[in-house]
Amino acid sequence: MNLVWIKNDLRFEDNPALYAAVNDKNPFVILYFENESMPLKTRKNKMGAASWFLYQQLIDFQNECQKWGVPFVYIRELTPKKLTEIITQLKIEKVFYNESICPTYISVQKQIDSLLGKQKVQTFAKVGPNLIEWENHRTQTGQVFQVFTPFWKALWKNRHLVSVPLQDARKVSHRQKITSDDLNIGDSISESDFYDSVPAGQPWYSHMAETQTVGERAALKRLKKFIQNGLSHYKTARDIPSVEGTSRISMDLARGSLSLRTAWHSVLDSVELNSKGEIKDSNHEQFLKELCWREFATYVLYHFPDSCEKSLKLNYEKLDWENSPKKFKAWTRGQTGYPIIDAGMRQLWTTGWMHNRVRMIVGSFLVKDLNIEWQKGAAWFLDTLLDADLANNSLGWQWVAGCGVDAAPYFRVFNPILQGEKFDPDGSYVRHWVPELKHLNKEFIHKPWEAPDNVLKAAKIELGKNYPLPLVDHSTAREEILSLFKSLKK
DNA sequence: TGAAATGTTGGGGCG
DNA sequence: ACGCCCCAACATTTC
Repeated sequence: MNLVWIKNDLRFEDNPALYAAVNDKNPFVILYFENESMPLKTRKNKMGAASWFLYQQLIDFQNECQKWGVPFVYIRELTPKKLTEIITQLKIEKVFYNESICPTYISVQKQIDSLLGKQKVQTFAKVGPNLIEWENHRTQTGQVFQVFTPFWKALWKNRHLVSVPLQDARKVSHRQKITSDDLNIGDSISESDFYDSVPAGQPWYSHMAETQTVGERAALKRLKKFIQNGLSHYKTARDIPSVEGTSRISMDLARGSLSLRTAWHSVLDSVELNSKGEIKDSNHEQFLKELCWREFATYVLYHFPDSCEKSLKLNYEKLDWENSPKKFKAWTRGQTGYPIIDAGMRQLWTTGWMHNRVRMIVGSFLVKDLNIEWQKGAAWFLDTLLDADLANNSLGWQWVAGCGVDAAPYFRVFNPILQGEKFDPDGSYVRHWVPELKHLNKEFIHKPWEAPDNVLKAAKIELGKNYPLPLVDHSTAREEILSLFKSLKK
């Protein structure tokens, strides 16, 4: 018998390990396990919302396996002893898995490889979820890319190397001689393995449970819907948080219910080139670039595994951040007094997702206005985002803090009022997520403290009572952070 | 995938 | 008619 180790790749389409298993003569079981080394379980990277998503994925995947007639084994806490038992009991000959480059997974993979090696079990690490192979993806001088644009250009030039997604493994005919009933191993998937159940009242995930679809079928549906309806005006619509202008597949890609290659090829299929060989439709190009940003993020984390903890510009680590717990709490709760920030943070808490434009604004605000180190914001995002992804998250936060590869320069400070007025001009995003400000007109919706008393009164707003006064003054905070950075240059 | 400060220009009011 | 000033509007520099 063979075994397929599934981890962050709970899908049937474009799953190289599963595909290899169905094409092997032996029957196989699919194993999913957790233990203290797995990313979702490490205390360092608490991923609460993502764990909720994962639980739903597992239930869905288990059902699909049952329909398919392939045994799916879930192990709550995999120990070396337990693994040995499984290997012996099922007479496992070969193990297939998709290779992950996430630092935490790498360590688990090494453990598994060495354990299985001792058992004389052959392991087959299949190509991971990336678009291209990275060791040889280098600049002309042989360096690791540290700037996005040349990375993108080189990838685009080599796009013929991006393999076509493998078909749904269930469509490959194979003879399975066992079913789950024949096995007497594994645990039942329990909610409490993934998140704390809430005894009474509204649980934190209630909005997600009502509105968020999860699983491979849902992922493919989201992608298809975006390609049909959203792609043709992606380039401009993607920047307006009140508009459903983005694909929303980030969580499917991050959690592995959709492969990046599937998303890539679904766009590439309709791409046309002009006479110069450029992509005709800039919407197509923009979306492919965004997918490429994900590739870039994983590539950077692969080459700089420390970058999820430490600033790549090492002198940032010497900065003396204020790190005020009070300010941090106000930020997480969406109580900073800056409407666009509060709207974003509340959208994040409620839905497990935040519009990308707003992620940049709240990130800049945390680091540069509240004077809090990026790692604190990164940890909060990992814990609250359904699409929490170590590579993307680290890249994004280092970018906004100005200490990563291809980062925004330190002096680039987003103005939360101007950003609000530019990207949420009528204030409808703010009004949706900050209902206290529902009746405020668009002139003051991004700066309620400047509204005259009669306007505030008419809008039923009492600043400091039912909506906070600004936690900090932006222009003062800007001056302060710039002088802090200046001290660094000396 | 910025914003603020500073510099330049040109039209119009006005003595 | 002319020079002067003011100040948008735009451009450039700086953080």
